[in-house]
Amino acid sequence: MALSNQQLATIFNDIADRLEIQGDVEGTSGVFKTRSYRTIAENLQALQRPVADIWQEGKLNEVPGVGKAIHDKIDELLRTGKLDFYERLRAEVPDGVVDMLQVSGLGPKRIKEIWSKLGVMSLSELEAAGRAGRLRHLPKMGEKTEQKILAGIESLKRRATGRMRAGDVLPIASQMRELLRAVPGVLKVEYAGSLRRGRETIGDLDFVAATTDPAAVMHVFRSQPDIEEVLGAGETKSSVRLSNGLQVDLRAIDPSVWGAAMQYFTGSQAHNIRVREIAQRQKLSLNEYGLATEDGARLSFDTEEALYARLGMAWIPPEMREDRGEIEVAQSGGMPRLITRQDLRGDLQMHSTWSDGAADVMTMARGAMTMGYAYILITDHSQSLGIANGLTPERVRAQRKEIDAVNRQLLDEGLSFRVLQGVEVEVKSDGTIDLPDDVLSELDLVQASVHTSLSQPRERITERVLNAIRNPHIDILGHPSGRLINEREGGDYDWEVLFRAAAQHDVALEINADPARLDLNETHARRAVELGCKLTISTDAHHPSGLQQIIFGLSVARRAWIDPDVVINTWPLEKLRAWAAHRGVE
DNA sequence: GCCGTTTTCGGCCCGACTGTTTTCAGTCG
Repeated sequence: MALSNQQLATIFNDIADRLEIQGDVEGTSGVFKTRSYRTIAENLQALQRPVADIWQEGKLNEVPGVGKAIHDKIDELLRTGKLDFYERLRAEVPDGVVDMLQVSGLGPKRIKEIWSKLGVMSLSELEAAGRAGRLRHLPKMGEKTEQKILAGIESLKRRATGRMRAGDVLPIASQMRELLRAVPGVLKVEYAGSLRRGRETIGDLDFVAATTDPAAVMHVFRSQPDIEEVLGAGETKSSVRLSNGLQVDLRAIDPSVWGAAMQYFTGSQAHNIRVREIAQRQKLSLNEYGLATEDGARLSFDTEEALYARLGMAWIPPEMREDRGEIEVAQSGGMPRLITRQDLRGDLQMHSTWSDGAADVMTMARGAMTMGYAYILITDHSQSLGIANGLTPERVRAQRKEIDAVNRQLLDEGLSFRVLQGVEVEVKSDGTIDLPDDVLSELDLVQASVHTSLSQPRERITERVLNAIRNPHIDILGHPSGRLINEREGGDYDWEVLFRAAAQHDVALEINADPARLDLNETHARRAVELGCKLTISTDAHHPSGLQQIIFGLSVARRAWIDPDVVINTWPLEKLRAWAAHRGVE
């Protein structure tokens, strides 16, 4: 089977790691060479299609970051599954040496020294060398560096995973922001970085504070109770590691440079490099304080809008700042309209006490009304999911009576809000649907989901879901991949086939907003829409408070540049009903 | 390594913090 984009990206990142440790074979060009490998790794991950398909079409050279050398390497990898150059590099730089890059404070230069001078080839050998006091005698190193490396190894052992889910980081970020906002002298505090860009996982949490008294906010930041380790403590910049392993950085700046600082610390790195290149072409230099002209004059920007405008661009929403073409559309004026919270008129997946939810239908309805919605779809589980108290045909019909009663009650109160009855019907492992057609036909909208046997081989699991897509009663495919971030991979679907079938049969695909799911993910969502699919963005809430997690699903859609019109729960209820009644009629 | 509305060769973003340094390299984001 062809190597995936992710697998290729991992190889190119690994090549860059090993080349950096090996050191500059060809002088200073080495640093730019490794950057090229890292760039192609990032571009491959962001690609909407399998690069193997592009390769088969002979269009590899059209992928940004691919020149002759990388073209030949991808070609060799896809043809043979191996790369001679890479195999040699792996033999030259042992895996255990590459592992040392995970130790914070240790970079390629020192690793090369430690490896070549002391023969240290693994993390455990590194720890032994540190304990024996052998690291401090190397050039540019001393006792403190040695201690820092040992502490880094300890911290690495305790740390569970690299990146945390955005859903786990946001509450911490909100709380910390409130704490910092209360510090005397502070005018504004916001988080920047990948959390502001709406990424599904967060490596570090970054804060920017506009203040007239940097020392005060730094002190409060470093004195928080939950800190395991202070990694850095400067006058305007500090870093800490929390007890849950999350690294948090704070930068204090003058209020007059807020716009430039937010732009700088929001990133992404690839986006910032492009923006600074544009500044350079205008004989300007961009840093976190603003723009500098050649004769040293400084231009400050208190808003991001003003900064982008000065460089000839429209303001770019943070979710788009990944160097995936947003610079070009910001220059040409073709900026897409991204979906917002206000565009959504309803939530199309949630559970009630009829299956595994914690609240009854009316409570969910009232919760949705406080979100400003006009309708919801109740989608309790179907019978075969026994662990979730799934609905039998009889219970589906009994639930209809309750939902009718809720709607009558709302009508009596003069409210136009409506509750629709749906179901989250199981696509069983043999591809059959867990409720009979006559039951499904009585529902307002039907969502089908896979919860079991996710590890079926590609052909089988794809065919299984195609079976659901072809069923005329099924309107929505819920959390299509089934992945759980940091827990399990999703099913190994043939996505191109699945998206084409969904487009053909007019079955909408869900972006499940549960921060553990975010499924479809941003690349799949963008590709699905390219191929003509409609989407839903829904929370899968099991309690009214779960409805608020919609923001994570919106981030996925915004990062995928999704037009609000293809998201069916932005539609008025009448349009949604009309679509449900007529879709699939060919 | 890649790349081109000043370039097919000569560039390639920018600064804070730390530690081991008497002037700066390494690391990080």
